[in-house]
Amino acid sequence: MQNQNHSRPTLEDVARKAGVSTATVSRCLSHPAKVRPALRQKVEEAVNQLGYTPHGAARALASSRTNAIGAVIPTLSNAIFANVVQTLQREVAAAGRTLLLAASDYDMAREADQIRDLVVRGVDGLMLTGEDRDRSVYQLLQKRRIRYVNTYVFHPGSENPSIGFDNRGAMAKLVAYLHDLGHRRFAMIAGLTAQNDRARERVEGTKAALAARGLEAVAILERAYGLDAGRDALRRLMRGDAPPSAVLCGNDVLALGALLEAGRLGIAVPAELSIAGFDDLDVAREIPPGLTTIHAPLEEMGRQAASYLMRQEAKEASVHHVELPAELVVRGSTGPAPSQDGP
Amino acid sequence: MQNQNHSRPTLEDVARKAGVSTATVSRCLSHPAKVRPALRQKVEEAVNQLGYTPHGAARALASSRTNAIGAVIPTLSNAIFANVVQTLQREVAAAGRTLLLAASDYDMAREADQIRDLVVRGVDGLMLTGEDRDRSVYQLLQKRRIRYVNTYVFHPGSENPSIGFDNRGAMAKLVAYLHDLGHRRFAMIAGLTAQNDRARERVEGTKAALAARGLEAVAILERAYGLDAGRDALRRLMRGDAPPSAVLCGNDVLALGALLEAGRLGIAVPAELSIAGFDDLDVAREIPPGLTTIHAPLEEMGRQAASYLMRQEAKEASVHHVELPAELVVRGSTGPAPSQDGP
DNA sequence: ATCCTGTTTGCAAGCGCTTACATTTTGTGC
DNA sequence: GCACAAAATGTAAGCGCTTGCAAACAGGAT
Repeated sequence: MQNQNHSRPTLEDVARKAGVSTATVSRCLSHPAKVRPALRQKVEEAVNQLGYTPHGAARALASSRTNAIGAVIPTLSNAIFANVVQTLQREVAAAGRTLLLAASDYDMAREADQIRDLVVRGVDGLMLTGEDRDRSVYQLLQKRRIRYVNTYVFHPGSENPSIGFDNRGAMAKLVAYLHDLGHRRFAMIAGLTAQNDRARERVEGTKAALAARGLEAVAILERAYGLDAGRDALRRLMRGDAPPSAVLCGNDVLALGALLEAGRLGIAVPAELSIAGFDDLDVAREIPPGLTTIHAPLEEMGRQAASYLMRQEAKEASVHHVELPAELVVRGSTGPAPSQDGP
Repeated sequence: MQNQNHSRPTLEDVARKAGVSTATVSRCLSHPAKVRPALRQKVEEAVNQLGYTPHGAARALASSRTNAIGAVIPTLSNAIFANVVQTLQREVAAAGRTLLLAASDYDMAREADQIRDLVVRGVDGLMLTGEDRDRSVYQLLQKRRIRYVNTYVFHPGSENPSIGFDNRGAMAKLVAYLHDLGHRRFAMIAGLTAQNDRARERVEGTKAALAARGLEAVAILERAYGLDAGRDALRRLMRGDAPPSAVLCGNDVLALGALLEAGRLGIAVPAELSIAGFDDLDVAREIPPGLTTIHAPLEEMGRQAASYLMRQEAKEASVHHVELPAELVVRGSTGPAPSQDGP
């Protein structure tokens, strides 16, 4: 007669055992300050004895808050997303919330499905990657009044909030730096731009910066993420009879591949060829001769995204576009252009 | 009068608009086959016109299933976890479920909290890392009848299901291989063993294998995850006047750091020093001279963990302990012991 | 004591959906 | 056409919790 049967105890069981109403138990659990210590203790005892745990769905239904934050990224296999998610999860957890994670594998249709799923699950906020997605997705988010933020991009003009860096501008810095070193023959090993506005912006930024100097890239190759892809691309670039003197890569992994392949081909870096990346992974600093790259402020982005979403949730006013600095980090993989390439 | 006010449409709104009962709408959404095409279409129209989306919490409460799978890992900043989570997420999503993710930062108390949180959220299954955790956590899981599985370990004797590899055995293979090459002076750069049974097993496996050959490690250093930690450890190891001829590392990142530092110190690998890792990250194959390591079958582990949890959910019988092979991959970073160290 | 104010507690109405079960409709064989 | 089984639909009772509101209580001030 004590325990109904074999199912999990409910709030009511606790209330009965503690000799109070369910309202009081609920308050003990959610707003302990509203309950006198004496009663609170009785309730806590009952909770422990019964091994009671709240029922999240019931709670969410009744209170219409889930305390969950969602994030949709392309993939965790790429460290730059894994690191941001790591930070986000930490921040979100510190605020007593849970992270719901989805990875779209760079597939926009899947991404849309995943966003819808997270909406159905009632996330209180949503971190998205990039800005490129179907209009209907944004409409849904707005209709459901779900706060969201685009990351890895900084689009101050957009109606969609963004926290990230200026991909175009960063590449422009890189071009300027290399141009000043005398480089004139540029090539790029870009990431796949198909469903990826960040990769696209990096290509565009490079093209624009070159054009502003009356130059055009010798070649722009697109490659999937991966060391061998970088190797392969570099091999192809250096094959012709007028190879580039500087190779800009869409990310550090491609750059690392290129660097390793240059080593294998016996091409001296940076004496014969300069190579630069984007992201500033740990390994960029460690690998000889050190990879010149753009530092992507990943931790800061994760932190800011988290705090933006929670601030929004608390209805605090806040800036909807945050630009994080993406600085040029010069290391050993870049240097003056070889003389025949100079001015 | 049409729309109640400004709040989101509910099942009832859809039912009214389509001129059917809420039960029918519910069935259209969850078991479309049980409803005649004619009606189904009317309902679908109403759904679209209203922009209706189901309410996950209500659904979960009424049906007592959440379609969510939880995972708790130490950190996403380590590729070996990121990759498994990536696979898990893919598999779980393919089965129409969502992944709830928590990272414990190698803190057991936090891990326990996160597991409890996921239990409250009603996950239908739970992927855990390693086996080491408080008894009360397992009790909770069992009491609540939540299927779970430990990964990265293979503990056939345990009452807790495990899908992973034999960390001890793998290190034994490595020791055997190097011993056969004539090495007698072994050192290890281990990961932090404090709250990490995998790291501990790797150390134990190494010690045991050495002991079986009448040897003892020259030194065993513990280091946090990171390239510089590996560098630092190697520097320390090589400082003495009887340095090791073989350095076993608890993971590839430490090994990579050690390898890079050896390069900087002008120590020839493998001629003067053999270095081996564990995990087989992409970069292990690419970095000259190639890192000898143990291949951790991460993808397979993610896949199997996912399918185990779903099979359990479907109450299908299944094996509760799966050993995945962790093979030795020999590359250029290991070779015969220098003569003064030989037999 | 008495009245008033401010707290603490209980009551009970949902939150939006699923699903037995009851009821109606449809289809079948004769 | 009719009786009957099978399929489709509707009815309504929850799922376990939160929370507005009312009732009960405590502590001063008078």
